[in-house]
Amino acid sequence: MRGMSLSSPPWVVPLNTASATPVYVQVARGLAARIEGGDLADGTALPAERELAGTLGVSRVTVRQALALLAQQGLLTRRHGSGTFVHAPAPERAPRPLGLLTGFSDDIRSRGQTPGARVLGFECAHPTPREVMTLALSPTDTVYRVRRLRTADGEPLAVEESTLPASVMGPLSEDDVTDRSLYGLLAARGLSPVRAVRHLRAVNAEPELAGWLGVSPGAALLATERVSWTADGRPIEHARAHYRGDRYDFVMELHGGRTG
Amino acid sequence: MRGMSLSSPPWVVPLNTASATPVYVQVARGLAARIEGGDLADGTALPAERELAGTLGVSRVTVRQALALLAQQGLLTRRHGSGTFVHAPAPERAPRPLGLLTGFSDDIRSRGQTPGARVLGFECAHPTPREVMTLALSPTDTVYRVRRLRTADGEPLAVEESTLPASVMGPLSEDDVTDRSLYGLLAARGLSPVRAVRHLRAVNAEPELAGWLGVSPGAALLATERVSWTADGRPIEHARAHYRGDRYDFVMELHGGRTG
DNA sequence: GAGTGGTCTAGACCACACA
DNA sequence: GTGTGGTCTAGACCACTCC
Repeated sequence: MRGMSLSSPPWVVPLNTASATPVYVQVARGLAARIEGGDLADGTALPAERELAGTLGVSRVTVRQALALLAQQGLLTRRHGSGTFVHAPAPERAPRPLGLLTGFSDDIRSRGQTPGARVLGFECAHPTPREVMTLALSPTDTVYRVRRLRTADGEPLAVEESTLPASVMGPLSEDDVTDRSLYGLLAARGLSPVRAVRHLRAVNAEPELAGWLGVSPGAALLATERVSWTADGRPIEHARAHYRGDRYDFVMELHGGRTG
Repeated sequence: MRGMSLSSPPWVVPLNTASATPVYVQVARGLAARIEGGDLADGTALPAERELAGTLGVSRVTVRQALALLAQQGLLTRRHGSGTFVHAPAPERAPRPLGLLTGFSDDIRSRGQTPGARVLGFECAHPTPREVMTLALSPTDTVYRVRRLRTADGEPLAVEESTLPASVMGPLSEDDVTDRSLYGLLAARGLSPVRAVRHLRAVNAEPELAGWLGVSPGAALLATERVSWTADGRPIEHARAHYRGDRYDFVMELHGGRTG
């Protein structure tokens, strides 16, 4: 018994009943932190719901609500009749992080590779009719258009073409986009996208694209088109990209609602 | 009072407490049927939870469990302090459908087309090493494997192969997957996925796939792989699909909030 | 203030897993 | 059989919305 109070078991979590955040959320967050922090190893069995409830001083229903939340997030697995087990996000189980609201550079870095860019074209022009639609512009507005070959560890991976409204973006030069993350630049100017709609298709490579990417004409490419909006609801970017099908794997995680 | 018993209000649902299916699932299914059948129009306010509980003769907690299920599926919207409202899947409300936690059938319907399926293969077998990993199985477990040609308005659109653990899924026959939505079947058994990880790549069509899909060998296909989990954290499906690149456009919406 | 959903409790019984 | 999660109950208080 000596010294046990110095380190409480990993499923003991501080609770504040006076707090505005519900107790079951506090329990869930506490356990999630212990799981992600490695205090609760993968496969570990949690105490029984009744015991956990007693230890934490809450009702079993509250514990169940917390556990349901974590199971929904994939951090726990519940097996009727045998118990509740930790399902830690082991690095080797999630070989690649998720393609989310990030730009190419972050995406590649999160795969453990080094992103690069080579500018193929830079212009300041009027928007195409399509860009007028997607970026909510008038035909007389001006836009920046950047075309870059994107590389991962020096190998060609994608050709990316971005269009940004000059009115929202502010001044932009070719140097700004050479070997720099466009999303990083947007963030530096307080224009980080908070919402985006992205389309994905599969296309056969045209000769010009095939040449840039180092694949045979006709090779399968993942074609994406994305429109991003800033927090105040203005469109900030219309990006079109063609990824090498043999080197790029788009990953996403989808969640349903919550139990409540 | 005369004649009222002839047509009960649309939220009154038959219950069988002796049945093996939980009461809250019965309530949810009953309401879902009335919503999808049009008896409960879009925007309609449901009776208060306490009232619904009294009418149905169950506790409020049970009602809440049913409503949570439906809200999770997007059939209801709950507004704290004002009420619970029907959120019928109106086709015109979603001008741009999003590829989300839905199956092929819902996906195609939301595009205004009619989904179809032709079973190419059905088997009950042991999992492959890869399936052992992704579905957290042991090599001696049994899985159902379904391979189907999926059509939209009668035109071939994708070849889809799903693997489902027999232990979680329960009995499954070939008839269950002929011209039926697999996700619909999962929902009917209370196994709706609440979380999924999906990979997308672009590949060139192999001759066999090309034949099924009616494209030339080498045509670009959108290859997706998806693992779905139920609310209790058990993997329920490992699906691999190849979509025609010229006919399918995967759309998703990303938000800045949290995604994982 | 009246009515709504959101949270929480303390108990009970059932169904499943494992020895 | 014993212990586990799954379901269900009757009642309570809080927080929010709307009048």
